[in-house]
Amino acid sequence: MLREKGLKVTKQRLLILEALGSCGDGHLTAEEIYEIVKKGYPKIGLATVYRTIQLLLNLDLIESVHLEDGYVRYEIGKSGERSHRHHHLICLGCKKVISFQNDLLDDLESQIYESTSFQVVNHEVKLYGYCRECLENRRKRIT
Amino acid sequence: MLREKGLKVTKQRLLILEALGSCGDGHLTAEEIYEIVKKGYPKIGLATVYRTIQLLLNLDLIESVHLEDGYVRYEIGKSGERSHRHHHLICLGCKKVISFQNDLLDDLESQIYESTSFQVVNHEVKLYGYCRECLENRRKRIT
DNA sequence: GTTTATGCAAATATTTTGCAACGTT
DNA sequence: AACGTTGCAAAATATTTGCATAAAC
Repeated sequence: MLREKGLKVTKQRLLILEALGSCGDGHLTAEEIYEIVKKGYPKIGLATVYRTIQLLLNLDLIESVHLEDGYVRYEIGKSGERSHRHHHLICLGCKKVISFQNDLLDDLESQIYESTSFQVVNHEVKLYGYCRECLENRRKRIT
Repeated sequence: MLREKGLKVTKQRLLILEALGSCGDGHLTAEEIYEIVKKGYPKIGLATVYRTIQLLLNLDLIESVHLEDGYVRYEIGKSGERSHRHHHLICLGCKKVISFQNDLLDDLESQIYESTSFQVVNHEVKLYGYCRECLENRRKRIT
């Protein structure tokens, strides 16, 4: 699949994709990917990780997630329609990130196009709050 | 208002707030604020801008906006409920940012709380696409 | 064998911090 | 006068780039 574009299939690229894939819902930073890949391939360089990330982003194989903690994170793209409806719940307590699917914005996007001629092609929705565990901990602390 | 918290009202702080306020819908980076303030107060340091931004963020007087172009931007907070429903349309063509208000997410947030016990306290919605002008330009280019 | 990719180190870019001097209260 | 704040320079962080070497095709 990469070969089609005249790109080479290298151990490094496979390992980076694998790291992102095997991490489930993990939203990894470049540094984290680097650490994971280094376990199985110690001579990899951080620059390769950054370059591969750019490559995979261009190929739409991965997507970036910005949790506004100073790091840019990446996840395997669920490409197409799906990804467009893939959002994040971010816990302000434990920093856990929960992904969810919802198409609520589809209506909004039609509305916007009709009223302003702005055509939405992608979006990012981040909901900040507290997960059940952190809510409970906060209640305990306050009472 | 700042004085209440035992903080000092300095020229620098006022000028930074003024820069953000007078810029209308402008979403300024730290560097841009620095350049603007420097016009009226040349000896200001960039570090002061960064420190003041942190201060104003903590006081909820301003909010950060992440347009994913590598810069963090800031805008005067419309604080409270309003701000919670304040979203951004980002044009991928001309990079223009259009703010809009919408409460469509209120329902979604109740749904989420009911189904997962995750309590949302804030959110950020960014819609990427093309504004009318850029849509027209793209059409011309393609045909 | 040619071309592309890698690793290293150095360069950029953004933001933070230590500290003496300064401004506000 | 006391204390918070500033400006500068240096440090810390995150990411990018140049280039010779190495790997993939």
